[in-house]
Amino acid sequence: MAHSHIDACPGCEVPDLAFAAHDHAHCSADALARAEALVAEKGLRLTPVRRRVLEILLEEHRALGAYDVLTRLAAEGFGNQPPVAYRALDFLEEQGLAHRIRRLNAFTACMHPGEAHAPAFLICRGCNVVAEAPAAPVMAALQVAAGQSGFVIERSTIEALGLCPSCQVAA
Amino acid sequence: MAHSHIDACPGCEVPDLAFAAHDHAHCSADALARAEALVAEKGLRLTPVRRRVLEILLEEHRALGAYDVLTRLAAEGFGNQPPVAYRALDFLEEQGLAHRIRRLNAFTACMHPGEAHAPAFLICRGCNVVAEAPAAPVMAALQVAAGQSGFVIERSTIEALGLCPSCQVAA
DNA sequence: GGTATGAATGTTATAGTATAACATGTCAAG
DNA sequence: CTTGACATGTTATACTATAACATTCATACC
Repeated sequence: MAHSHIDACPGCEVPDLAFAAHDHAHCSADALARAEALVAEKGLRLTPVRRRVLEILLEEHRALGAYDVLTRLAAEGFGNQPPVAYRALDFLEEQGLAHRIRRLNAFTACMHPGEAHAPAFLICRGCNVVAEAPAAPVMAALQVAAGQSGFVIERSTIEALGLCPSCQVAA
Repeated sequence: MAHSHIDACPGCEVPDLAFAAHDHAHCSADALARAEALVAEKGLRLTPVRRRVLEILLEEHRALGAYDVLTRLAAEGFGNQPPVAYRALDFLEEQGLAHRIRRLNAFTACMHPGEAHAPAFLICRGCNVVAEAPAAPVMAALQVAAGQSGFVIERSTIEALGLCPSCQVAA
């Protein structure tokens, strides 16, 4: 089930593989390493809580609610009040290391931090896996639609709910 | 400020006009009439609560939280518990008469019900106005991205946060 | 070293959003 | 006029999120 790895993780980066079972241990390692670099580069700090939250999201490899994260943090000796989780999650999101999935009121680790990307998410309602899909063309179309009104986009949310290939078969 | 009207409402349907002040009394009348027709056609009922909720959304012409709607309902003698508002809002959303704006945890009336449309929303963070933008090309791009993984889209959320033309000037 | 400074974390408290479960009411078909 | 389906009302609770303040920690500077 494991796949070899050099500089990219097809299982994590390509949606159809993301939906399939795969060993993502190295995706985590990768993302974490890149996160460290990125944060250091900006003169910011990937503190223990922040780092641990990112690890948790990477380990789970799916969207987690803030309170799910909080429960895990508390069990490990960090604070057990909501702001502890929310602050770390907000930090990660601001740095592009995690994404908020609004449809699920949940958060997921970014699979390729650092690369400027306006992500689109494919959310399977069967297995709850969330895949990050290439969204450049989608963003472009959205920019056009907005531009026609003179509206300037600062942030955008693009999420699709449906069924991944596996769950289509199951259904 | 009022605009004439025959079979469409530019002020409501075209984002750049939607962001400008305009008389939308007839947009409401239109939408309400179309809503009645649509619901009747499906053998469903636009009951007093449902109708009133739709009217409220149309009158306000902006996104309202469920509890905002509930407050108004309660003041008019309807139930004053959350499910009263949520059920009506859910019904309207299912019938394509209203949309949920996830970024705002709020709801807005659909400006052109009945026309099959996968809406994209432009949310101005200056004036809080929400415009429904043409999203066919955006949806198409999203379908392509999803299709590459064999993912089947059932519902989608496309929202852009930014500044409308007026608020860009103000800033 | 000592200490001012700002950032991060911890904590208390509360606000805001949403749904489950059940009781009551209403209306149309038979 | 009763049955059945749907709609509404109500109680209770679960889930999500943030404001405000206290404390700790790291860093830069003297």
